[in-house]
Amino acid sequence: MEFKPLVVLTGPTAVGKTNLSIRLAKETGGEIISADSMQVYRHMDIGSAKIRPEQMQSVPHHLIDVLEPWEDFNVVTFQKLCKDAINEICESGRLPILTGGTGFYIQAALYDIDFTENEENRPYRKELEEIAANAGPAVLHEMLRKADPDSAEAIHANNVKRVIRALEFYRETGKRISEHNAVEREKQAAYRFCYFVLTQNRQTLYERIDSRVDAMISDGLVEEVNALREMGLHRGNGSMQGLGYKEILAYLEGETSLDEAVYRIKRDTRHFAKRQLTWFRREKDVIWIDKDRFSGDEEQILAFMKTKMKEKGI
RNA sequence: GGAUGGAUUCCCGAGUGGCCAAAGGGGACAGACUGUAAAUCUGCUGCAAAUUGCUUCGGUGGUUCGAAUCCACCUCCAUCCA
Repeated sequence: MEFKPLVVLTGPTAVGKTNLSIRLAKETGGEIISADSMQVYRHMDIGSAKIRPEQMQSVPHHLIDVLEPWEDFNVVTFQKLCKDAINEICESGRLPILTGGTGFYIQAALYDIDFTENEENRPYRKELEEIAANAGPAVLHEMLRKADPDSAEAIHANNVKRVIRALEFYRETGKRISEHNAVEREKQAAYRFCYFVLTQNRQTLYERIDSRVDAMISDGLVEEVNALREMGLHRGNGSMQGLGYKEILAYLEGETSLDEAVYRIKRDTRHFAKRQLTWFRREKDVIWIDKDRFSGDEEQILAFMKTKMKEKGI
C-alpha cells in the first residue's frame, strides 16, 4: 500500500507556526489542516490566536471554525475530521500540511491510533467523578488497581481524569487500557511524513508569549469573551477551558481583577508551551527547527524544510 | 532629629534558642500523557567527593555547649512624631 504524504508543522504556542505554514503551503501547493483544540470553534478568534481570513492568502484551511463553542470536541472527532481532510486534499493532488500545537491530536492522526469506538457512558463517568469527590481519589485509584493493576501503577492517584478514563475503558470494553495502549504504542506512522517542530530559545519564546497576550487584550479579548458569555457559554463548556478564556471569564464573573487574569494567562501559557516541548521531545522521528540556528530567516528555514521533504519523497 | 516596625533561600512569606538548608505559596527547571489535551497530573529547586560534609536567614561583634531566633552597634526600608 502506498502511503499518503503528510507534512506536520508544529511547535510551542507563539513560535510562529502560522506564518511559516502559509509560506510552506504556497510554495508546495499545500492545504492546511489545523491541529488545534480551540481554533475549531467559531467566535473564538482572538484568544485562540486564530489565523485571520486575509492572512490565509487564499491557502485553503481545514478544521478551523467548524464547531459552535458549546459543542464538544475531542481527539476522536478530530481524528475523523482530519483523516477526511487529508484524503480530500490528497485526492485533489495537493499536499496536506498539519499545523497546530496540540501534540496529542497530531499523534492520533499520524499514527492512526485506535481509540476503540465505544458509547459515551455519561452516567458511569458521573458516578466515578462523585466517588472521587466524596470518597477521595485514593478510593477510585484502588478500584483501578483491582481492574487494571498496570494502569494503576502508571497513573498517579491524583490524576482523577485519567483514572476515570481507564476505569471507563475497562467497563465499556472489558479490556484493560494498559494493554490496549501498549499495542497502539508500537504502531508505525500511517503516512509518508515529515514531522517538523519549530522552536527557539526559551526566553525569547516567553517574551513573545507575554507580548502576544498583551496584544490579545488590546485587540479586544475581554469583549470577545463577554460576547461568548452572553451567548450562554460558561466554565463548564470544553471551549471555555481554553487559555485566555477561562481567566477572562473569571474576571467577568468578578472573581479576579483584570491584571490578575492577564498575569495568569501569561503564566499558564508559558507552562503550556513547556508542556508542548516536553511532548515533542518524546515523539520519535521529529525534525527540530531551531529558529535561532537560522537567525529566524524564513527563507532558509523553508529551504531546509523542502530539503528534508525531498529526502522523504514528499 | 525622635519613636516604632521591619530586613529570611530566585520572589512572596512562615519560623522567635537545639527537632532548620529553614513550613507554605509562586516562579524556574524536569517529566507523564492513547476519547475532556490550551485539559489533567507528577517530580525537583543552597553547594558538594552527597545516608555525610560545607556555606546561608541585611552587616559586624558578642552571649551560649548550641543563634535565623537573644544582646550591642551599624546600614537600608516603612509608618508616625518634630
